[in-house]
Amino acid sequence: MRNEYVQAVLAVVRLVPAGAAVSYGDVAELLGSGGPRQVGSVMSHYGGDVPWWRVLKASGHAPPGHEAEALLLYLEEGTPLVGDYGSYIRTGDGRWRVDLAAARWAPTDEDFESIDTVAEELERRLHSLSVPDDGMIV
DNA sequence: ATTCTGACTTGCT
DNA sequence: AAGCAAGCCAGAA
Repeated sequence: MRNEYVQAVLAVVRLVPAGAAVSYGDVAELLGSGGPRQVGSVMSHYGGDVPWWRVLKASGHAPPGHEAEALLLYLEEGTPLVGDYGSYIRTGDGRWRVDLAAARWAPTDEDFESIDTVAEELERRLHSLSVPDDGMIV
């Protein structure tokens, strides 16, 4: 993954406030570049320094492999949850997920500006350093 | 160029 | 709720 892209993704994730959440696909859309898998890849490799638990699957399920820690964080910041997380805490096998319909981040105008800036910068950098290698001359 | 592999998503059982 | 097939985008071999 290009470093420019990594930085852009992390910048967007840092904007998501406590108690809110977005899906991997949401981030890709806001950025207008890459897809859900790319965002997931970035988070798995470089998400350690940002609120990674606020980025999850479209189903509302926490990042694979980090459910337990994420749940504690959701409870701390009051993120809307659905399902039986009580038993998950006790036995580890309860079924729950983030109520994305209620928790999905609604960017403010200011956030959108910030995102646009990041997205434009990303585009600029991606185009300045490379030239299409399969461009057909007509 | 081809194939495989992912913190993905959607639709269908 | 859980599993699966496709579709998806990129990087690695």
